[in-house]
Amino acid sequence: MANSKKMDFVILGLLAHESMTGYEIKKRMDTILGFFWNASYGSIYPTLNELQNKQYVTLQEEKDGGREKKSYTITPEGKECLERWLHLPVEKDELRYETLLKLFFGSNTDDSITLQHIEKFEEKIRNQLVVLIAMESSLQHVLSEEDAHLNYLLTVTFGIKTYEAYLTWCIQAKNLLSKRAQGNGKVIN
Amino acid sequence: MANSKKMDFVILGLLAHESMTGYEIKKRMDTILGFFWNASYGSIYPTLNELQNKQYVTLQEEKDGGREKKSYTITPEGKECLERWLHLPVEKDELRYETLLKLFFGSNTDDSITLQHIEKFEEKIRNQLVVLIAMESSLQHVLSEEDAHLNYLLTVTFGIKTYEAYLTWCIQAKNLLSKRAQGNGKVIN
DNA sequence: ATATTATATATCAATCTGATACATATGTAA
DNA sequence: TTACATATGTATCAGATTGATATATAATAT
Repeated sequence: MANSKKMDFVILGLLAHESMTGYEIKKRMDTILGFFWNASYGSIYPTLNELQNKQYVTLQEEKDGGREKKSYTITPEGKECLERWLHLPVEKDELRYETLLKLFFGSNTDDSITLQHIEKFEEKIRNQLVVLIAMESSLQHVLSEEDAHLNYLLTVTFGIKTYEAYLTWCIQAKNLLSKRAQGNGKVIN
Repeated sequence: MANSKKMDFVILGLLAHESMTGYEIKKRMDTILGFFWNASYGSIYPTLNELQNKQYVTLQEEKDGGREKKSYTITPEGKECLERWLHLPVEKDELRYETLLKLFFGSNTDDSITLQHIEKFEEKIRNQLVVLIAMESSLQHVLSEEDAHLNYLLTVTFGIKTYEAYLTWCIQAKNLLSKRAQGNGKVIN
């Protein structure tokens, strides 16, 4: 592990923008980072503790009524750590698509099954594309307000271009697979 | 964990085509599955032992000279297990792109750094695209020989379409970022 | 002859996921 | 108003995975 775990930097990156609780960090990751990076509570909360021990973040405990709330703020040392990581070369870009796995091994079952997987994939991508296009539009309106917005926009356009390519592929893949399914007299819907 | 770990099915899927050693399984995954699925020895060897205990695969030990060689063959029960999994819906398709992470948080450093990450990404994709196009061509020549070849071809065309979209995006992203970098008087190469 | 690469199996600390547990707050429908 | 569902919030853990490392032999190149 050349430059320690990525989770450290994702959290530092989010906190560099504004102070947040672990719960809010998770929400951010699910919404804006969601399509190219994921994390679970099981990695967020322990990492926040570690970052606090390293003094890369500080903790502000609030208690309004009964519910406790732990808000974390990045320190100057934390920002330095983030910047050092940004300078390091990218170690790994990884795809892990179960849909492609089921397509790859699809000759071990009916083509109608594989077709269903592709159709579900297509629908999921179509829905996510709507979300990304909405994000693109709202980011374009606030582009001049903050430097970071261009960075956010570029990740969103990456998603849009990619998802559009997926959808084009889906049509082609469905055609070729359903043609074979018909030829073999297998059931398709 | 609704339908147990994926590694089981990846190995069963590969063994459904032909008997192999753990080392060969790893090589296959690095070459043909590599762009949408990865695995390390640390998950392959233990999984092979588990599959053997479950009687989904059988072991043939060979010893030519000093080096031992453990070849695994799928059983009818193993094939049934694979087919059952192929029928189950896809649980998760996941992207994990560190390049996008560094782009997203790029406003915390010089744009020239982010530009370098995108340029390296572009180069990597360009090289992988050459490999995929070669695979596409050789699969098209043997398409009629085996049913599975269409399945393999479709995963390859997925990669090609996706990577082409990435490259288009790279040009656009570099333009927008370098324009800003110039505007701010920052160093770019 | 020597060094490097390829074949081959195996383990392990560090890490991460998915599930679960717990507790409070807020909205909403009966 | 009572009950139910959803949202906010922290935390842990078994099981799965990675990346590194160790070990050994075979083949190929220098």
